[in-house]
Amino acid sequence: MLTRGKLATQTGCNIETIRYYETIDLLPAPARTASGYRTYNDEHLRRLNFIQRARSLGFSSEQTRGLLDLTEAEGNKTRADVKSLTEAHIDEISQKIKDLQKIKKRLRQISSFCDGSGKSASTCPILESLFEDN
Amino acid sequence: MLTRGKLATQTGCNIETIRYYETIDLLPAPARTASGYRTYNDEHLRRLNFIQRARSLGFSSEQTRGLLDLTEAEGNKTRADVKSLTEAHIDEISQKIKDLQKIKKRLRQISSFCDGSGKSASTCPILESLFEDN
DNA sequence: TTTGACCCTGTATCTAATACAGAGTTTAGA
DNA sequence: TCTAAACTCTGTATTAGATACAGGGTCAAA
Repeated sequence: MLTRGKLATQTGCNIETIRYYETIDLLPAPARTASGYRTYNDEHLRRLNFIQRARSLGFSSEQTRGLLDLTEAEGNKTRADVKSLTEAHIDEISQKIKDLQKIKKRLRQISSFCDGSGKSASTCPILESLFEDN
Repeated sequence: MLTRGKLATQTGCNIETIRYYETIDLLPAPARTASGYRTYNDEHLRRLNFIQRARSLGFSSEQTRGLLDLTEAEGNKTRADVKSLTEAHIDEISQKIKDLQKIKKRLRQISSFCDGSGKSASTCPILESLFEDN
């Protein structure tokens, strides 16, 4: 049983953003106290954590909703539907991982080059490589 | 020597977004023809590709600018500065990769469970695991 | 029992991107 | 060469996703 403020604190989510997620139906409307205060439960907490993770990884609200919906296919989706949806997401995620690894590799090259002391960074030819494709 | 339309086609970027990136100084203003048409070069192409990749991976415009600036430290940053900046980015990227791998692992579980034929997805208990933390 | 910290709603603002309108330019074909 | 389609220009409007703020009610602890 969490207030909106506590949910915000525990997730690191902006308090207003929680209300926003409710208006776009990404986070289900919680129960209310007699005086109208929202009362969140652990399910909200878990769901909000997931939403934040997904959003920070570049998934749109709609894509995030798609991922969440996989957990809530209420008998109106067959396993085959879920499977193909899931595999599409897996492909997308694999590509994101590859891209991040590419960027990370380049940053590692920069970092190790910069171990050499002195001089300005502009003399570092490896920086240029950040843009290449492989 | 690319027109804005060709740059858009080659990168898959929306043509208006290219102009937008110019206004927020994420993409440098290109040369112009006598009649005012923008003429982009290969450097713009590479840079825009990088921007798109970074944005799709959840980096904000400012963070993307930070990554790009690593390549353009014009003597006003020391190697040590670049190194610490770079390593901060590496940490952040490593965390993103971990998060994606977590989600991917769960999706793989869902997918393999759904190989079992028939029934509705709501009978799939593994779906629930998507929210856990490890 | 009051006062500071919290919550409510509605609305405004901000960033990132995209769309559109009205006008000029380029280019390929009749 | 002329013209019509396709493109570009600028300025502005709209959208999505969030975040901020104002004006008022509620809660808790001193």
